[in-house]
Amino acid sequence: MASLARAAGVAASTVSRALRNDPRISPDVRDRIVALAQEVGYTPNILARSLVGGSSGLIGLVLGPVDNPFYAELMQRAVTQAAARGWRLLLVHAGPGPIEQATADALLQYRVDGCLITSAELSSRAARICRDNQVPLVMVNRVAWEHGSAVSCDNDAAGALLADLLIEAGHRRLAVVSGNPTTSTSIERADGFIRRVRAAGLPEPLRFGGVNSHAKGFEAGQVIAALPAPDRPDAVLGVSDLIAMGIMDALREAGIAVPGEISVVGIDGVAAARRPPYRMTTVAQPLEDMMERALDLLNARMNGVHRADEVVTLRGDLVIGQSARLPARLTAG
Amino acid sequence: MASLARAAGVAASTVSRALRNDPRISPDVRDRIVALAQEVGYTPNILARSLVGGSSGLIGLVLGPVDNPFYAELMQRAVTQAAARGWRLLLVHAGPGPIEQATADALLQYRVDGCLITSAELSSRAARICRDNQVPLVMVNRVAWEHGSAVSCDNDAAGALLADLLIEAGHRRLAVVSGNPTTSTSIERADGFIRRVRAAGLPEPLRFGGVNSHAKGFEAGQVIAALPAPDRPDAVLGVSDLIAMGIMDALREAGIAVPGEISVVGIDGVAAARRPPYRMTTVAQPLEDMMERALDLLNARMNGVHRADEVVTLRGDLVIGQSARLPARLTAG
DNA sequence: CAATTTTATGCTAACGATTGCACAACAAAT
DNA sequence: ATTTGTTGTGCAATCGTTAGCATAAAATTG
Repeated sequence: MASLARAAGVAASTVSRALRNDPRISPDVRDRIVALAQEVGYTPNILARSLVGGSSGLIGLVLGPVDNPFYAELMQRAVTQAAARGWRLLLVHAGPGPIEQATADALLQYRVDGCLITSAELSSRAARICRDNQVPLVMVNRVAWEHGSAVSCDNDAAGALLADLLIEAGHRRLAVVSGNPTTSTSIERADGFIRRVRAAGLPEPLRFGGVNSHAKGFEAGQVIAALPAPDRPDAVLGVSDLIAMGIMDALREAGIAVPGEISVVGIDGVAAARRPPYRMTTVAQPLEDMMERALDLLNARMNGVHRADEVVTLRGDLVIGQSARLPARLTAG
Repeated sequence: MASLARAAGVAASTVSRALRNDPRISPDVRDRIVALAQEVGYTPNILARSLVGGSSGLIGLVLGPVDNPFYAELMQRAVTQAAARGWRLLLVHAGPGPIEQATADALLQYRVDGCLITSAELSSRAARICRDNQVPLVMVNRVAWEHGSAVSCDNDAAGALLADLLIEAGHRRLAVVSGNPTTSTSIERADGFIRRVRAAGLPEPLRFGGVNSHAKGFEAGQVIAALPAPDRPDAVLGVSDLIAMGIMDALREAGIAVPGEISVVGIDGVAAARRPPYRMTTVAQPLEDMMERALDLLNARMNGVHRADEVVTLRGDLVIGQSARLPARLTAG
């Protein structure tokens, strides 16, 4: 910048102001400087700017296990929407397992303006660091930890809705395959489902699960398929589309028709589950809106003013596929 | 840091040296400072350090469309391996389509030490920016552009290997479903395949494709299924696992047995293709090694010394699944 | 014990931007 | 003609850290 100023015959401060459209710089000088900057390919050093300005323009991103396409889709939204707001993402973690200390420290070292945790697992280390250092924190797709705001889908309602629809369509022996029993997402979805089943006076649903993976869903599907036909459930909820896909794969491999003999439904609305051969009936998370709200929450807390933690819950959208027998009133439309 | 120095009764430079284990600081002073820093929760500001040191510790990451699980898997490796080297990732793009100018500019503004482009599409804008500003650039899974090094799988050999195996197993009417015709990855894989088919004196393979997506593979599969049985190919290569999955889904939906009536093979080795119901026979890209080499290449160019651009090609690993009829010598073992 | 080397620390100037304040130039008002 | 107001620039301090050089204290040597 110094050399640019020398070349333009002005002071460095004038260059700085000209490039940021400070109204106090006369138009002709500004134009000359902008043209010159363009010519020599000058780009301001954001690191230096952050030093004086206080804000780095960086948002820390902690991603869940990306073998679940849901997180990949979430990431894509995060990148796009953050960019639209002029923020950049510092990708500090992606995958299963806890975040390493050295990695979490990077959040502080790079002075991120905020942090986005999109993982159903408890990434307590990153959350703790944010809390201890007043870094605004928003969690997506999970309830808030001790500190931080959260945006998630109404998981309980999603589970309940699917139960209601399956029951209305005449299913009587229901089952649910859960994910990780320590994640709120999995628990709430299963709870909502089971609550409605009980409310309908139907027998207690069969329960499987333990991990949010295709393999675990597949395993559960195999167990279900191996049951004698009269004991077999006639509808199964996989608490995530990934699990539901596994269930469906196992059932079909065992020669059981879906939805002919057993209905399968999932929750998340990932692209992979919507296409053939699954065409999953599922409750889609409103990803676009969720990310929008998440960034709004961050933004409101980024300029230093303290705000109470906030929890936003959005309703999911029912996606009618062909993996479950549904009430006629729905499939007709 | 200034307040820390005051609290410890030393100069700021001493604190700086103590925290970075400068041998010139006496052990007792160092221990006292480290303990104090720990206590007050002090974390050095990397932005400021970069300002004087010249290196930001950031690597720009440009990701391809993450609806292809291959890119998600690649990203996971990038995060893990970069962290192991003490680098952080600045995620500037993820998805299809070109990278925006403002986004690409961020690479310069944040003074990334290097850039990783993992997209088969030509992200010419990011590449151009890197070239114009001497930012080390490594492309993964595609050939080098005008500027930059590259790491990729031996795509031609992968296509050729699969062709040879299918032919050896007795297939006679082959087909190939390509991806984006502008990506080297797709072209090379198809070329290697076709070359071997011709060399074997077999009829010219049927060709489909145009986009690297499940939908396009599905579409091709439907067309193939609709052919009168005698004209139908008996083996199909999807140039990516994603495409191959689409093909398989369409064939099975049409009631055609895979691999009973038609063998299907893919290339990439993504997790989704290896599990049921696909159990794809494919050539897996050695992701771990590819990323390792990519970061090596970046590292060698990051300390300022100029090095000639380099292209590294790694051989893929044959994964024997159950989606294709293979020579007995392989399936027996 | 003086002279010399070693060791540990402090001082200060960078790094590349931003910003409050001072100031020069010029126009308008008294 | 002096004062007041406006407008556009420059100066210098600042952000948090590192690194070269100077220096004081301690340890070694003759």
